[in-house]
Amino acid sequence: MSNENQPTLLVIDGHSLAFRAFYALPVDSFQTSDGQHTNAIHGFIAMLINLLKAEKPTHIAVAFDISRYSFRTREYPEYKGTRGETPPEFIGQIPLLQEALAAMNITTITVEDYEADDILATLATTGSAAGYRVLVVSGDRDTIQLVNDEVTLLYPSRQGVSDLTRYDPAKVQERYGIRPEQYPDVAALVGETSDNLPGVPKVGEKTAVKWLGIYGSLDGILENAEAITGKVGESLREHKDRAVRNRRLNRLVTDLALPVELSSLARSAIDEEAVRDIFARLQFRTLLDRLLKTEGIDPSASQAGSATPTSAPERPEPQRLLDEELRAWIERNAASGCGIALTADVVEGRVVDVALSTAEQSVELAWQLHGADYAPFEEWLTGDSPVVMAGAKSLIKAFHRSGLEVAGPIIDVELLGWVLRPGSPEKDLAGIARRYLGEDLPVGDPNQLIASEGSGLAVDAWFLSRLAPVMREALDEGSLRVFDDIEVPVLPVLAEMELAGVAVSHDELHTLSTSLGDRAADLAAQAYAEIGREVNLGSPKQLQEVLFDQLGMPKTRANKTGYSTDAGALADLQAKSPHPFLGLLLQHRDATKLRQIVESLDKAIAPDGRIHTTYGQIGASTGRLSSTDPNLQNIPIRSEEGRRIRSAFHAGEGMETLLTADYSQIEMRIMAHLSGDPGLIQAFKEGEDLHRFVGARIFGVDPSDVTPEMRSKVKAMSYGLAYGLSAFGLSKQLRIESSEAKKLMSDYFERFGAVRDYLRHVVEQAKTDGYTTTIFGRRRPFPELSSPNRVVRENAERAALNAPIQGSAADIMKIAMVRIADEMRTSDLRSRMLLQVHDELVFDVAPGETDTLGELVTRHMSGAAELSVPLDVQLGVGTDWNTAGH
DNA sequence: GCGAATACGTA
DNA sequence: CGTACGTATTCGCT
Repeated sequence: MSNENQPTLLVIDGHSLAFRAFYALPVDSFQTSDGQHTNAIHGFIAMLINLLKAEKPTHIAVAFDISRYSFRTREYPEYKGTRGETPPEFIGQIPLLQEALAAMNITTITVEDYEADDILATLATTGSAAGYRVLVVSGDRDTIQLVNDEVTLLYPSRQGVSDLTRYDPAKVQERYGIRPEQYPDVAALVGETSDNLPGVPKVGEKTAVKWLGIYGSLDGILENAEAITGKVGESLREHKDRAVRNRRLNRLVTDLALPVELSSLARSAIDEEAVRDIFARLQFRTLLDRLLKTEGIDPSASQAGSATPTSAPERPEPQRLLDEELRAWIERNAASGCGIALTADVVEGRVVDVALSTAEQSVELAWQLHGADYAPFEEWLTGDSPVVMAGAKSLIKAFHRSGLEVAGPIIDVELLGWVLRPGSPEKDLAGIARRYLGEDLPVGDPNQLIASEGSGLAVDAWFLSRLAPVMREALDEGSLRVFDDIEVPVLPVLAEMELAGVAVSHDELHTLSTSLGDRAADLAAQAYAEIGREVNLGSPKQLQEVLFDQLGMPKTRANKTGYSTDAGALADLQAKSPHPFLGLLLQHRDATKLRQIVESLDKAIAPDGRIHTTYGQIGASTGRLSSTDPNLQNIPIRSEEGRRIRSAFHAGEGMETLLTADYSQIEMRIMAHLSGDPGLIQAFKEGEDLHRFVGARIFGVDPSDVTPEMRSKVKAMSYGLAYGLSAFGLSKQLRIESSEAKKLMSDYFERFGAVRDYLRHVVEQAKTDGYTTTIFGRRRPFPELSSPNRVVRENAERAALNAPIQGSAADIMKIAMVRIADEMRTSDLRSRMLLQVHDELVFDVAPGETDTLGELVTRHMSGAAELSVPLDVQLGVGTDWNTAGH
């Protein structure tokens, strides 16, 4: 009998349980956004958490097979020979599971030449001998032989892995009618199809158990084989060698030399940071919460205050300094390390409280604008000393509203974190501190009104000042250049653009919204009439009922919830099975989508009559900006109605006009430069229509004989190339035969072979390095390139192929923006840079500045990089964005 | 109230 | 089986 104090050893067959989980959970429901399947991992971890809660083991180990070969396959090559190929969706889940287990500080054990079951057997034997209560979790029936008074087997049921049946000796007796140690004898006689071990023909479980009841053991049965009558007895005598062989193979090894001591299997606290990391990669939210709860960690706290390692330096007590003391402190520290770190509370757009810190000392300021006591702070802030911040852009804007321009070099640790690891989910100070200092940011109790000891502005500032040097040190040469010469300088430019905003006419939007709303209602009514009932046209689910059940249309591309009803699928349907409803639905979608955009823009107009977007400098892993609240980088342009939305964006009060400037075909030009393809470079140098030029080469005709159809095919392919487009994708997009698409691509590469070589090279290099690099040295890591999961890996390959191209274009645009902003300032222009849409800039032009600004902008945009092809810039002028954008 | 899934706008 | 984003909607879940 076990007692309260008896330690419990939990040993799990990792491979067998993961495999059970794989078949118990639907593959399609458990995938990360980049296509990694996770159902086996999910099922396994869920089961593990249940066991941790229910059994409270003091010691744990998970055993894995190293390969499907072991001493048993050497002895009997057909052993497990009937097992089919491992499903591709399962491959790759085991290493990730092992990573997750490592993060949970759970020991995994493998032994060369042996199976996981042997490890289980050894642990069960030595464990029970050492006084442990042992729980064996396995989906392999051979482990039944391990059961005794101290060892219980938990065996997964048919339903799933979290439903485990407990086999103690009594349960084994009840289920099989034998003692556990007799099980291998039964199995040897009956055989095991899944292991490719045929048994004695005609002997089933019933017979085997009956014989054991009579003769006690397999040996006993074989000794008395002559005494067994009938056909079964004959069969036994003929095939007794099979039973002997099976018995030899199914005997588990109980005295393996294991690489670990039992005592080292003692349960220890999970590595919270590592667990959050791997669970984030696996996109396990609920499991993370469940695990943290079982571990006694509050999942809602993004960090655990108590986990701060003792090696962390002691937090300085913040000082309250004023006037000359403050001046002295600032002067003493301004040049130390990376500079003084600054944190501030912003309330309603204004800065209210401020803290400063170095790695040694913190200062709190009850700052009031232009208060004499704080003049030294304001002088420092607006001077040219470096300022360390986190999320600097919003602080710069807040200070600006108080009339203070933060001028010095800005070292933003969030920006640093992004340059170091673009795409990393940890973007805020807490995540960064965990990664780069290995410390948890102390967190205040949200229910407490007064900030608790050790949390707040001063502590954050102290973390910042320690992070900045560590993170800068971590930058390679290229990334350092990108940070210092591109990202830091562009930051204040973005702040200015956000503050400036763009003027938008509420009246125009309102009119547009009304007419789009009317049209949507009209189209909806017509659509309802076509199908004789009212459905929610915005519900893909209800549309599926209408299209495929009611109207009996052919099935489209499958998705998770049924069949696709997106624009492409509906267009296919219209071709195959024309119906007025389809056209009406598409038009309705169009109208409601546009109206929704118009509505959200209208709501975003500030009291100053302008829309102030927020640019995400650390949003995109390629180096591009993003735009939110609202997104001004996806304002429609392709349709006539869409252009009417652009018309509502107009020159501001006191301004003369809007000016747009965009790079033409910048990504293609970068591809020409990076690949060094002579044909493509010549195309750009000659300066004529690119797609016409390329089309002439591919189709072997004169440029003047390139038809519009040829041109559009070439255009689609040229653009697609930089995204890793396949012949299949090209044929789908152009709705041409895949043989034609193939021909098109091979003709292209025939003429522009260096492009293909370059694209291949980029991926190869990325596989070697683990990251891609832009012209200016910006890096993007690609760990997925070595994934065994084909879908994951190929997705990464396309992204890697695109990253240097998209990223270099982003670098070039940012450099141009910095230089333009600089010269606009030094030339005292009153015009303003307002918007950036990846390859386009939009300006408010002050009266009389059109020509000057146009020249300045063109010069800096085309001069932002020295490529082997010219950077062509197109200007447009007009009172609204539609007319200004050619 | 939250998230996943779907759909769609831009470069 | 084409990269990079952000947003709105519906629907099923807690």
